[in-house]
Amino acid sequence: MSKSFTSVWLREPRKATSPGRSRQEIVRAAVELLDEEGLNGLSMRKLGAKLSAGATSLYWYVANKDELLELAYDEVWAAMTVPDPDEVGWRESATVLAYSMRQAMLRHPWSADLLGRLPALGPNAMHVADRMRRMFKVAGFSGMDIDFANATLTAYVFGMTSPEVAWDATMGDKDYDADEMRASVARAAAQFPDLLERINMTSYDDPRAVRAMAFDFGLLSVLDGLERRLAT
Amino acid sequence: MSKSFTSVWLREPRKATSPGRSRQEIVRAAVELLDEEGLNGLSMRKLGAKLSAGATSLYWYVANKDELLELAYDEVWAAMTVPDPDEVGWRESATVLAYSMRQAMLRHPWSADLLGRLPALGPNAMHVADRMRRMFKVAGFSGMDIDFANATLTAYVFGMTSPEVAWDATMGDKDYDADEMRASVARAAAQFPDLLERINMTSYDDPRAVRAMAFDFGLLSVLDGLERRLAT
DNA sequence: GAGGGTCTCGCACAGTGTTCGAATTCACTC
DNA sequence: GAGTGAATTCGAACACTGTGCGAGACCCTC
Repeated sequence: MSKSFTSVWLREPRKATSPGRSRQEIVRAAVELLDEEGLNGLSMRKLGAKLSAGATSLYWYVANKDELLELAYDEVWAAMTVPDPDEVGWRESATVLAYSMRQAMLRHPWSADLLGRLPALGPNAMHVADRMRRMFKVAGFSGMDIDFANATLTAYVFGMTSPEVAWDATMGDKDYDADEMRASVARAAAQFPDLLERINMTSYDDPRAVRAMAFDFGLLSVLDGLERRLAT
Repeated sequence: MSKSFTSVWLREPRKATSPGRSRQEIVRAAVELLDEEGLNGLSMRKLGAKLSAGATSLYWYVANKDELLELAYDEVWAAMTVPDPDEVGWRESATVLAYSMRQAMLRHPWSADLLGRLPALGPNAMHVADRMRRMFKVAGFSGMDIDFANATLTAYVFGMTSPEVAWDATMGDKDYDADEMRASVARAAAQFPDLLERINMTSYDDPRAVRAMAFDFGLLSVLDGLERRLAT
């Protein structure tokens, strides 16, 4: 006996007859709540309160919380743009995508935890995937390499931005003492002279700038590496 | 007023005087439970039961659940190996690291959700970071580029493996019908002919092999890209 | 009015992490 | 051995969580 794979997107949507509360509205409110209070800040009761409704009323529009997250998750993909590679070239197209993806994650920190945890089957995600495929086709990839290049670029952006988001989440609200921070980490790395050297070098005062530089460095590397694969 | 950054590793460990239950033992049991039942399967009460102890007894050894996760998390890093780049060359060293990192994540699926969410300040993580630094130094990087290269490689492996782990988690236990699966996804991608083409091409019967190929492709790209940075 | 869908929501259940304080056990000195 | 203070255990309780169930309310069509 085989269980079937389920996702909101694979089910028929409920008829949108309702004039009052709608699924759309619930999802929008959920995204707002997630942006304000993070992944753990979203509870059905809180969301209900925000919509002046009982918590369990939401279950009429949404099967369960996971499904709601799937819906909210797809909204994040809407903010990503893949310029037409025929006009600007595939490298430029990929670069813009990478930055907009990073931007979207930073703007919706909760999505970092969902990326790679939920299947991205929503219409917005599909749209991005479709355009990315075309992009790498234009670049010259064919067959499975199109998807491999696709996965590589996505993995890089996701893997680079995810810790960044986590850092902001744990450190962003409280302001910390840069020197004390450095000293703490240094103590933890006491046995590793190489590491210590870096810790005392890195500027803890403007981590944002450092991370931006790191992102550029890596993106350049990944794109160069992909280009190299084309040559073979 | 500035709040200080806290992590288990920055505090003095409790004196290990106890002959009976120890922190070590608790962490080991936690890892076991996590491996068996996943991140949501770990609760203080279950863990207590596994150790024939009351749930709240654990709070003597561990400040809270997050701290316990930090401790368990560091165990995963212990499984990663970075061969001496002076002996095998930096590319070989990096390749072995990448594979062992992927292996560790696949073996402890719950760690994928923690990577990039928790600061990696444990001794095992520090050890890996230290060796990676030396590796990229040997490769020829200097200054901040060492850390940038470091972050790039880690981001790639993490970003590539994380969705893989998620897939196994949601699909691994239930066996699904490959054709039905394909049909479902195809329906969701109905409006995107490019995507559809891929979906019907991809082998859904052996996703493991496909993913391994994708990983190799991307790793090669990243390493080539990093090598390219050295030339400039 | 009667029926029947669409929609709302209070209650209840089984869980969760964690605090508190009382009870117990252990190690050591007199 | 008795006594004392520290180390360690843990039951009860609190404030949460997601969600199933069933009773009721609304509204449209005969």
